Amino acid sequence: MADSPGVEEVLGLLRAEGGRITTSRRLLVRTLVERREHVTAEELAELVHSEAPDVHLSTIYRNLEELERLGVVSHAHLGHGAATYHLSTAAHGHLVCEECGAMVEAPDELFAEFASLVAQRYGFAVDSHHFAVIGRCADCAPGSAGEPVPPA
Amino acid sequence: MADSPGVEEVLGLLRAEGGRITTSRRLLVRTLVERREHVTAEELAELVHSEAPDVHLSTIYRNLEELERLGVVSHAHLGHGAATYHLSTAAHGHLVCEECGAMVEAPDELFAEFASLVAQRYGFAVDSHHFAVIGRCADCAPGSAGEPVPPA
DNA sequence: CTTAGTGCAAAACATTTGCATTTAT
DNA sequence: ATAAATGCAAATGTTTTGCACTAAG
Repeated sequence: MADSPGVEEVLGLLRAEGGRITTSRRLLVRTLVERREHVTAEELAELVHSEAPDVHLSTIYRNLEELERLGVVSHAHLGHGAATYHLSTAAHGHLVCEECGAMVEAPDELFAEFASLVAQRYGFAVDSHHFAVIGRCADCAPGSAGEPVPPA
Repeated sequence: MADSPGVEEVLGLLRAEGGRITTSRRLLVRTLVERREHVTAEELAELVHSEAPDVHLSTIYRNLEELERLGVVSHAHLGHGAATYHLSTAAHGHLVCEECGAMVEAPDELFAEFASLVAQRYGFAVDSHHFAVIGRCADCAPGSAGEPVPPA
């Protein structure tokens, strides 16, 4: 089973485009492959820094951009704050709690019905990956008087 | 015809809370009521500036925050870039084209089924207002080789 | 050698905050 | 008079960019 996406494959893609394999790149790709989770550019930088402290944040951003262009990486906006990056393996959407920040990945299947409704009514093709669906998770559930209602 | 939501009502709410009615506030509220559209803080500032050039952006932000606290105004994130503000009249979601930026308002009703599915499967209460649903509008429709799919 | 990639510093962008001053009440 | 609201400048956080330098090919 090893790593599903394959570090060398990705580097191969880069190479195939006339790209060069630098330490930062190899390290970034490896980190991305090892970590399956969603990480911000900054977190990624920290991880990379444990092995190569000099890799600059801008380098991380530039490489992430490149990897996205190649379709290897995707980013998602999980609400306010920084975007998160992850390998574009199985397509999935995100449910993010705007109270506690908890994030749940949800299979595309969940969005299918909704997407087809929107498509047929608005001719609009929903992209369930790029931006998260925001709301409240089970724990922060509404019902306990969500908004601070001004006392009468 | 005047204003539907009522400029003075809003100011009344402010007053009722011990707030003060300043020129900037009255002007901001009026602008918000006149413009029914979604506007960024910056756009709002520009509009306000045509009558009072000295109102500072930070004042706009502070007042928008206040008005949101009162439930009069809502903001929504329509993708990358600045948030947009609008009167919280009829609740609605947003469909935003990530290609051309076109935005369509969609009644809550559209999200109802999806929301209840998510609720029952994940115990997650979808907030269809705060963040837009991103995708491609009819004009920018996919089919014309949207993503660069890596050749098999 | 050639030029893609890097590090760095600085800009860009949206938003927030501290503080001294103005102003509605 | 008193505290709320303002203007301004400066900080914040995220991402981008210009440029001279390093290094992969």
